[in-house]
Amino acid sequence: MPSGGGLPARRKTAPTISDVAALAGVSTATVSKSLNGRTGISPATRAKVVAAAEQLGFRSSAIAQSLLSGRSYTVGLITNDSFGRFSIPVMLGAEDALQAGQIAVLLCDGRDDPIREQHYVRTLAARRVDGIVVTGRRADPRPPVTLDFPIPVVYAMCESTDPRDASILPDDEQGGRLAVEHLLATGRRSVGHVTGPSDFRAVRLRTAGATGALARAGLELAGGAPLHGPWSEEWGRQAATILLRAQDDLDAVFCGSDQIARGVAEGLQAAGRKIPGDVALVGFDNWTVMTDACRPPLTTVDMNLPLVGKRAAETLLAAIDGRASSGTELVPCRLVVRESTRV
Amino acid sequence: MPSGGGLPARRKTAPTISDVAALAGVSTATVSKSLNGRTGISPATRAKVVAAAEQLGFRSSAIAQSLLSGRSYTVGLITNDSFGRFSIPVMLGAEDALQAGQIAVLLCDGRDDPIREQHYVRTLAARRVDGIVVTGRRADPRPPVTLDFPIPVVYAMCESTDPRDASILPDDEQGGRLAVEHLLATGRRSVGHVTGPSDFRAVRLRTAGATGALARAGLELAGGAPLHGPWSEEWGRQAATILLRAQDDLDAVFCGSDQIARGVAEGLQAAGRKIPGDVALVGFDNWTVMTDACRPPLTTVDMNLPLVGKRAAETLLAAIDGRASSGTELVPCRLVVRESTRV
DNA sequence: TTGAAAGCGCTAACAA
DNA sequence: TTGTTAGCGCTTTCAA
Repeated sequence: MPSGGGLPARRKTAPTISDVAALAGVSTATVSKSLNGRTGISPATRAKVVAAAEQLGFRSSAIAQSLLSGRSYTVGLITNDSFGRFSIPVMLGAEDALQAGQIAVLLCDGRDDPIREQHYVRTLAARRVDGIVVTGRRADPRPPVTLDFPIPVVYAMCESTDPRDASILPDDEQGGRLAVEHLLATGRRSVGHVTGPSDFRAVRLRTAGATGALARAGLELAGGAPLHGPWSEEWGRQAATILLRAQDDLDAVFCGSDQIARGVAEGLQAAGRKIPGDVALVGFDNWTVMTDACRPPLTTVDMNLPLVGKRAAETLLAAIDGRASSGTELVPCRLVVRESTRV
Repeated sequence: MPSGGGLPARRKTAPTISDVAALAGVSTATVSKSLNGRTGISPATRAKVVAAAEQLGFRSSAIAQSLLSGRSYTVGLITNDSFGRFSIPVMLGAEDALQAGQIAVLLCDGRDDPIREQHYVRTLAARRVDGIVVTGRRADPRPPVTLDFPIPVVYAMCESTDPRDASILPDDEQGGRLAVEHLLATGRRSVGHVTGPSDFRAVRLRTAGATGALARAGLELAGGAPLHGPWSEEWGRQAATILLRAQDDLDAVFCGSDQIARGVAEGLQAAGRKIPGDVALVGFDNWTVMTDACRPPLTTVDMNLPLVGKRAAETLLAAIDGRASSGTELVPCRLVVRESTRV
């Protein structure tokens, strides 16, 4: 009566290696070796074992293997972006890279709540995860998660204040540079900049990239300074008016987000400017819902978020493998050209 | 020399129950009982054990416990919506309900690829998950995932073709009814309907709910039939023109999505109609990016997606607990009133 | 009140 | 080439 016990929730158990051994008429060790491709097993025996395993639908228990190996082949993925637009592609990229490395991903929604996050960290520790990826919406650097004992942690789309931690971020400055260089390359000379609140580091970095590129061409921003406002279309509409008032020969605008860019497009068009004929427009994010709804479709900067996730996963795998790294790695952005800047 | 072995990736191991036992000067059994609140332990011993555990940062290995209990306290979450707008809130809701039940969630991105999904199912089986939640974007019913042996599966935001499976879906028909009843209650009589492609079941259900509510008021759709088109703002703009041409006294439009509704708003306004003064407008999805960018802000139907996820999780937990259910459960939608229908 | 021992499913020494 | 045995970390009888 093996499974007749009193535990109510005890599931009908999966076939074990002993079941296979019994059916094949061999020992459990032989089953293990056969199924794991170890040498020193006769082809006949191996075939017999494989057949028995197949017949029973046997699948080696990852739990038992974990207990033995001391590794769970699992990592925790703590997200703090309310599963927003930004961290999802990052998580996707990470999940893909990890599962390719035979690592499973435990999903934890931290909700920007340090208490909740800490709770998850404890849970993950109890489950003996091999490592942790922390994603976030990228404001300024965040305090590291605290662990009682050392599991590798990698930060993706956010940065730890501890410089010994590994963090992966998109290269916002390079993205800004990319946008402006594209505008300059297509003959624009009077480039305005409408973006989000200046307390976002990403905003400041994109601006720096843009002004740097302009400076190298001997230019500065149209209107002299970036226009900061909320991350909304409404702000884009307003900013277009402000910009045109300040700089009548405006022939390009680089925006800190696609949403803002769409508003700018509407504002410019309301003022009678043609896009891209009179004014070229570049956004940021490559949020296709916005870029495609924009008239005309919007040229934008793509942060390669899945790649950010992938690099985080690879960095974590390396750390698990004993090759830890530290410091912040920047993943380059890429320009996606659409109608709004076509010459 | 316990951990001096040759395995290179073997991590510095976490403290075990034996470490605690040694430090406290008791047996491992006593540690286990003390830490798990079993009776028959003297307060003094318990205190000693707790102190030792604290000092070592001991955390009982969930893996060892799983091996013993035969339960992993883990479920698989397979998503097939490319992590889109719809399945994310569902997943969030499910994750929240599961972690509240002390169940961890393994994330699997199925990408609408049956091969990939099957691969994940095998992985999850090897990890001995207690159950599986499958999410999807809700087109027509899908074939069930195939398992070699019985683990409970619940479908969320998608439906299995096997009626013995449990599926949780939003109540699209009730959502459509809700929208139209609201329009009628605020005095509208000539209600148009602009929606997505008719091969979406959700589209047909929403339409049915809408026409049903109209019929009970002795009315039918303005223009006689729903206008079907792509899920885009552009389609909404076009449809507004078509609708006005067909029905000059139009005083309301119910849209199959917020994106379409926003386009309809623009189209109506371009034709000189005021919203909500001349025409009231209701969308579907409560996608705040759209509802708030819409001028005026859009009244819409919210599918309560986190609740769909939560119900899926609860249904799965019940099934794991031996109380399996089957058939499709519909989660009611809820109306979110904003300016576009204010009287 | 405490401890010794068995065993969850598996793999790796080592023995036969 | 195959089998025996020990043990991964934990909980749970059962005996002391």
